[in-house]
Formats: sequence, structure tokens, C-alpha cells
Amino acid sequence: MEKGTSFLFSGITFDKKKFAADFARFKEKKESDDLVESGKSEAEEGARPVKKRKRKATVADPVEGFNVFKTSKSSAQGIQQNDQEKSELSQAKKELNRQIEKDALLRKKHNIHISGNNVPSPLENFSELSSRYGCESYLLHNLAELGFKEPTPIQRQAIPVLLSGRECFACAPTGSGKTLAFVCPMLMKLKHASKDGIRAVILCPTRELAAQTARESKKLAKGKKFYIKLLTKELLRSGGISKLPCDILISTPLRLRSAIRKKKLDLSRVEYLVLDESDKLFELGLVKQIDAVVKACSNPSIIRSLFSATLPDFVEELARTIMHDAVRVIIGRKNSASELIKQKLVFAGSEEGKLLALRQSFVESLNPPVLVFVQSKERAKELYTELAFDDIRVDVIHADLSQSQRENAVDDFRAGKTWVLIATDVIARGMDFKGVNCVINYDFPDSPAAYIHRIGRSGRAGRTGEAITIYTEDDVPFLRNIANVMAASGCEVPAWIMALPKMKWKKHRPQRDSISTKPKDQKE
DNA sequence: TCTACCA
Repeated sequence: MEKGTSFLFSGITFDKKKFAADFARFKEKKESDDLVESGKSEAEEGARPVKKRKRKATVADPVEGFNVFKTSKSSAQGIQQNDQEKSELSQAKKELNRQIEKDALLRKKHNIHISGNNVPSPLENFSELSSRYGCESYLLHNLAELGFKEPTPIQRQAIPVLLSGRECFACAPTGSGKTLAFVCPMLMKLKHASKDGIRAVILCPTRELAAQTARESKKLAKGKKFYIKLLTKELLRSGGISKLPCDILISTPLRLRSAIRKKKLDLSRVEYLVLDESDKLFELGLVKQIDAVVKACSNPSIIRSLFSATLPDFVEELARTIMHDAVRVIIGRKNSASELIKQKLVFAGSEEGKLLALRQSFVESLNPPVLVFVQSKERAKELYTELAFDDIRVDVIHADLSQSQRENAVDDFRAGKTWVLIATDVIARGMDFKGVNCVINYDFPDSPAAYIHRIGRSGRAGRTGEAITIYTEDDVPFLRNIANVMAASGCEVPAWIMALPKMKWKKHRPQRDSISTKPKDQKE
């Protein structure tokens, strides 16, 4: 990766020692500030206007950057005060400690792990949105209407963090409500529609996910006039989006970058930037595009946030270089699968064996909707033609299809018209299909993260699901890593797999034999 | 070394 050339990498080389003195001074000052502020009552805390942080737009502030993951220890050491002030201070300190204990308890209960300075208290319930943050009734109404009764762990913590004007990166299991966790505070902070240009941007790695996020955001904003736009080809063709009012723009990276290059829109006033499925977005090939978008969002007080179910260390390191005093929120264990999914491994000796096993399982128990993942577009097409004549309502989705074909595939699957959807990893991330009963990894996933996201299409929003991963001889060296994920989420794994040698694994894409069965006359 | 991502 080209360090130094891109904005995202710009902060990575800064010299910690060089800034050590500044850092120490900064920390001292910050701690005394924190104490005074935190001493206020909770109501005040909610009403407190967010401090406008003035800073340079280009390079991450080294002092804050250095400090990002340090947990704050608010102590009054070294401060000289008279008696009156001292007693007020100790009163404030007690109050603060009580709140800290309460927060810690709530976090423990919901498996919320945090790091960062002065992290806001987690939500006990959605009604705190109005008592602490003055949330308008339309939003509370929509939450209730859409069936959100209790905040999920990620929502409990990430919403207050973002509402306090803090940058955030968040890792929470698939299907645990991350979209709501960033859209809800966004709507609250934007307050109402405005014609001030584009005010918030959400980036998603696929068009399907972008469309889904746009739809969900609109549902949440219902009854309030907000301009929420999905950046589509049509929208770009129909002339300047710059002339249209737009509060929230949702796009895929490449489309947004090309629009920026053609000067079709202006991101200089963007106040909020969300990178959804951030680890995917930071992958080689997509980073450059993200970089262009991040650069174009030149407003110095922008709040950026990263969300994903998988958060590899290198993404955290990159994030550290662009984020300012960010709060890190991890729900449960990092990079883990939902515990609601029953995960199984199945051996197949050959491609023919795979196909046989799949057909067999459909005959025995087809419990739609079912998702079948394969490793390439070609194989998706092949498997589709193979199954198309079976007595099953089957469909395919991959990026070689036209936009409308892709949309239809998703819609039909959502509507239950398609029982079995064959797919590449296009829909492996973020897509929320209601009640997927089973995910079949027909081809072994190419990384543990891919595995977690694929199987995460089922077992969403508290429902249970099933995941079957077919493996061949070629996949055996990679089995152990998947087995670790399974074991960590409470599934049983054969002992021989756990005894396999451990290995670091970047990408696994073996050459596989053709899916289709040989023509009958050759079989003899 | 190819899935996804513009024209």
C-alpha cells in the first residue's frame, strides 16, 4: 500500500516521541477540563452544546491521534484550590464516580467494550434520547412504529457517542442494528431539512447495501421533511445534484468519486461521514476511492465514523490516523459471529460431490429462504444453470447482471418468490433479508471476515439461523480459522479440526473444477 | 488475481 501518497495514510508515520511533551501537557489540561465538565448534572450534559472543534482539515492532530485509545482517568491531582472549591470539587467527583459505576454496570450487562476519552454514558432506553438529547417526537414515534423497543448494545453506546459530537468506530455483530446506530444520531444532529448543500454522507461497499440504507433512513425520517438521496446513475445524469437540496447522501465509493471528479457535487459542507462495512471499504482497490471522498469532505469539524462487524487491526491503525479523539466501541468479542447461528461443516470430495450434497439437502429439507454463496461470478452462473431446471424456485445475483436484474433478484428474494438465491459476495455484507433460514457456503469463504458476513445474513435481529459450510481437500488448511470463529460463537467443532495447524490467512481462492456435471454420454 | 466498485 502506498504509504505517504494518500491522505488516509498521511498520519501513520508521525513520531510519537517528538510529540511526547505536547502530549503530556495536553493530557494534564484535558483532565482538569473533563472534571469540571463532568461534574454537571446529567440533564445539563444532554443539553450541553457540542463543542465546535477547530482543527486542520488535512493532517490528523498528532496529540489527539496519539491519545485516541487511551482510557481517560479523570483525576484532580495537581490542582490547587481553596476549601470552598475543594468541597464542590469532591462533591462533583462523587457524582462523577457514581455515574461512572452505573455506566460500567450497564456496559457489562450488554457486553459493551469501550476505549477513548470521556466516553458518554450508554442509553438505558430509547426515551433517554429525548430526556438527554432532546430528541424530537417524530423519531421516537418512528422507532416505536418500526418495532424498535429496546436499543441493541451497539445502539446504546454508539448513539450517545455520536450525539456528543465524537468520532467513533464501532464493531458489532451482523444483524445487531448498526444502521440505526448511525442514522438515528445523524437525523437528530441534522435537526431538520436544509438547503445548505450535502450535509451527511454514508458510504457503502455495494449498490444493494446503499439502496437498503437509503430506504431504512427514509423510514426512520418519516413524517419529517428530510432530503435523503441515493446517488444513482439517473440522479447524476439528470443534471446537478448540487442544485438539489440534500441532507443525507448515500452512495458507493466509486460512484461518489466519479461525481466529485466531474464536479457534479460539492462535499465541502459535509458534517457527518459514515463508512459502513468499513473494513471492506479499506480493502485494496477501494481505499483510493474512500481517500478521494474523505479529502473532498473538507469541512474541518466533520464527524467521521466507521462501522463493521469485522474490524481487523490494520483498519484500526488506519482509522487512528484520520480520526480525532475517537471512541472505540466493541460489542462482544471483536470479529465474532452471531451466537444465534447454528454453524456446521460438511466435507465434499469433489465438485460433483458438492452438487450432489446440495441437491440432497434440498430434497430432504428445503426451508426457504436459503442463500447459497459461491466464490466467483462464473461459478454463480454455472450453479444457477445447473439448478434452474430443478423443481426449485432459484435465482442468482452477481455483479455481471444489470442494475435492474440485480434489483429484481433482491426484491424477489425479499418477497419470498425466490426460495434459493445463489450469490457471490456482493450481498455478503450488510444486506438485511428477513428471516433467512439457512446460509450455505457452497464455496469456502476466502477469509474469516467473509465467513462472518456471509453467515450473518441469517440469525438477524434476534432470530435464529443455520449456516452450512462445504469444504473440500483444498480448503482443509483454512478450516481451523473458520472453526475458531465457530467455537467462539458456541458451536461444536470436531477435535481434529481444532488440532490442525494455525495459520495466518489473507485470501483463499483455489482453482475449482467446473460445477456442471459431465454430459451423460461421457459417464458410461 | 479477482469480488466489489464509474464512465
